Amino acid sequence: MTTQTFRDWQSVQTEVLRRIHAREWKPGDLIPNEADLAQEFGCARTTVNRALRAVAESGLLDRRRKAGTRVAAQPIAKATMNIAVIRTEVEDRGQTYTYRRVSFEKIVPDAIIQGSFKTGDASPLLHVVALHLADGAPYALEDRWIDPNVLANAPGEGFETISANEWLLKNTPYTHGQIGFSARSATGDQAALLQCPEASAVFTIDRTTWDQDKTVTQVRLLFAPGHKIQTQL
Amino acid sequence: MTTQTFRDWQSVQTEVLRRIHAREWKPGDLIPNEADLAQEFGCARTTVNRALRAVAESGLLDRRRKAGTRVAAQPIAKATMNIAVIRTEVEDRGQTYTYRRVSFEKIVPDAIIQGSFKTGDASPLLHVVALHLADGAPYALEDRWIDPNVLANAPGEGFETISANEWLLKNTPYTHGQIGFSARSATGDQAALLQCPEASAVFTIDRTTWDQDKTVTQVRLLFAPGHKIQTQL
DNA sequence: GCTGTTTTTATGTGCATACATAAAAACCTT
DNA sequence: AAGGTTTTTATGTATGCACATAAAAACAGC
Repeated sequence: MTTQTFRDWQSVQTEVLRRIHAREWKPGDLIPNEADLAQEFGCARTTVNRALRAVAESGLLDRRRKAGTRVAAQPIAKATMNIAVIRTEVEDRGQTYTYRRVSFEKIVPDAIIQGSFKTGDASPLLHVVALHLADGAPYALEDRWIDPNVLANAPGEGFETISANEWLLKNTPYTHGQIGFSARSATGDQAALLQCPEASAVFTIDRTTWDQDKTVTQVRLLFAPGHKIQTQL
Repeated sequence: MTTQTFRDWQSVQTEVLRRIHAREWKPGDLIPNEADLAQEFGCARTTVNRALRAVAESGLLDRRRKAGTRVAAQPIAKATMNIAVIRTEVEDRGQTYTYRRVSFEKIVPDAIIQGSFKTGDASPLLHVVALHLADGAPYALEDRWIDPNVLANAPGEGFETISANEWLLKNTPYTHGQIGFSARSATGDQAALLQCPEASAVFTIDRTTWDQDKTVTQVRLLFAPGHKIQTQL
């Protein structure tokens, strides 16, 4: 066996992936330690470390101090979805983006929304409904609740020409968020706005973002029937 | 201003994130270079590099050689979904997993499936339909096409007791794949198996995996109505 | 045998240094 | 001024070394 040399971490990574895919290292197997691999590959341990760390991030390796590195028994595929501003998303498809605000009001939300904002019982929130269009056709329906405080520095903003989706992403700091994907049947109102038959299956994204412990905004995006989001593994 | 010291890359990362969130560094801003930050933070440039690289991976920073590092103008949220074996997914919810094979045959697929396998025009593929149940209730319907060659080493396998989902993930090497999420209306057959009303909105995952240039398998997973996948941002 | 303690060991990380590389900026040349 | 070439510079990465840390394994005491 010709002990080949792999000088940079990318080629070490490639070789490690090759061995995993070729089942030279099978799921559950303990692989040689960093020092040994470094010697075999003719590079520094740091380089091996960098490569193994990258592979571990993708979910194909499990690493634990002292216990060593082993090929994941349950290879968890990590699909990374890029969630961009909707305008950008549409434009990247080569389509013309337009935006239409449907409604904007300050009202006291129902108990469910209220609960997730942990706000005082009957304090009102901003509620925006808007439509995102691609080449004139409905692309996504945005239904959003916003903590009024986040608009304190932009008192005039009514999201008539710029979407809350875009404005918030650019102007509002947040520390963490949660996102969920599901399928829903369009209600009559929703179907009318999306110009699709009632009860159509619509792809749905629910997102909530917080700044520290304060809920900033909560949004439901209903995409026109047929919408699909894709990514590589 | 007390020039604080940040000795490890995690605290440098935290500080960088703080500055971005606090809008001390605004979207589009060019931030100081690594060497300057290293001096400010009282650590080595490698440490700053590690921290900035991590933040850049999350999409909040754009880095280019010579051009420097800037806060992303269009902060792209990267949502990483963990796609595990369905059995594990169910068990992790604390539910009892059961599996039922619905059908298994070797037939020549329609043109669409055929095309994605790039196989000879009329060569037959394996077609498996199976149901995954959680606590006895339908959880997901799996509709899968498999290249017969991948079963060459397991001639007896008919996916009667172990799902193709699990068997393939454990036994079949693959180099890359594609995954897509969408919403679909359940057909009559599908609804019957999932025990839901016809035309219910069902969350759908389509996945294709390749080994080098050969298509290994293609699967469509229809989840019972109400299914939602979630992740943190 | 069963505890709790110590040792060992593989990964995790920090640092100084060196060089690689991409791309902006400066400098020519015509 | 336009176009091509060189320089500069910020990031990217490899290396040897040191030490930190978590956890398995060995050991001790009872």
